Amino acid sequence: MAHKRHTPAATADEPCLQIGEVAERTGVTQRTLRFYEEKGLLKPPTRMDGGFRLYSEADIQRVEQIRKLQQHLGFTLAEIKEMVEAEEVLLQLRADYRPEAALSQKRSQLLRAIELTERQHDLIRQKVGALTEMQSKLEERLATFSGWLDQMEATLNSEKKTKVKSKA
Amino acid sequence: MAHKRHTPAATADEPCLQIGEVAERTGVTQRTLRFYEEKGLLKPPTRMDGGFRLYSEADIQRVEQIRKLQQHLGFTLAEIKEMVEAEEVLLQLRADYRPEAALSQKRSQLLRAIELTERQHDLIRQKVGALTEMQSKLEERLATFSGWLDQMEATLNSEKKTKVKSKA
DNA sequence: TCTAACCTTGACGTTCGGGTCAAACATCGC
DNA sequence: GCGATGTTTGACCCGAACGTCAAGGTTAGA
Repeated sequence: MAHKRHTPAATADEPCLQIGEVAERTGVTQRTLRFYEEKGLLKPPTRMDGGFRLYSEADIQRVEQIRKLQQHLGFTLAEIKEMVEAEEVLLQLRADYRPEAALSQKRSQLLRAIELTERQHDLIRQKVGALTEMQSKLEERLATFSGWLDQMEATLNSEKKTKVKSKA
Repeated sequence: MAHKRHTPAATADEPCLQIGEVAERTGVTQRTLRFYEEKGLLKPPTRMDGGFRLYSEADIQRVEQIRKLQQHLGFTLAEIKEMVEAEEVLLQLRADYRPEAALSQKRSQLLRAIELTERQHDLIRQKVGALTEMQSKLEERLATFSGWLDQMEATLNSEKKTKVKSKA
């Protein structure tokens, strides 16, 4: 560790994070970040003059969201891409909501976004259902187990007592 | 369809299903069934004299459980194997719960099973947590969307009215 | 200006979860 | 016991999601 470059540390949300720092903070590798970019999961970040990628805090959020969707929820990157794209549409709509031009076009965009969001919502509902079903099964099983365990302990105790009595 | 072999159709739970029927009923391919067996997710089934695999209804349940865990819940086959093994232990314990021999050994087995089950339970709890969080975010977003939509419709309506009035 | 530390693209390798043939053997109805 | 259909193992192949070098360009601190 001879010298370490000092990172300006974003005051607002200007892109000022190099890929290494993003990797460190999100827990994924640099390769993975480039891979996500290649696959369209992350928008191409801005670059320094020399070509180094510069990420923003929002990108970090993005990565964290992707990992959550992937690891805990078992979505494929392709599915996640769809979701992320829907998110983009949302942000875009939210950004230029003011200009009242082409209202009916905006309406159809919005309807599309709603449709996507509802599909995601349904998907998640299904998964939650399956999971809670499993959960209650496991709880039931645990109850059975602890019942057995109690019974065992009781048996062991009574055996001990018998022995003690026979000794006395 | 020249002739079809008649399948005895299990009255109880004797293994009497050939791989093709299991594949058809579960919706997975024969290859997948052999693959699961190879990976230890399905116990090696009994065989006919000629070497054909014979599955039981319990095996079908098993396969369905595996698919659920995999497709809807995003567990890897390795994780599922762990779960399935825990299930095996459970069934084994349940089967010969009577013989009171080696009680303390059984106790430790049981403790192990409890540990595994609790780990699974925790895993699922985490997933449910992540999912419900996402769910509420999506609901929030949908609410926002429908608000925008209402506003748009209103704007469109008022525009229409204005036009009508100017025509009259 | 020099150089350690960082980043770039490119290409190839790997693991997971199976799909797809191929060649030979088994079953069963006739 | 013949033939259509079902099954066996083995071998190779696939996309997804990265890992792992390799060879070179960039940055900034001393």
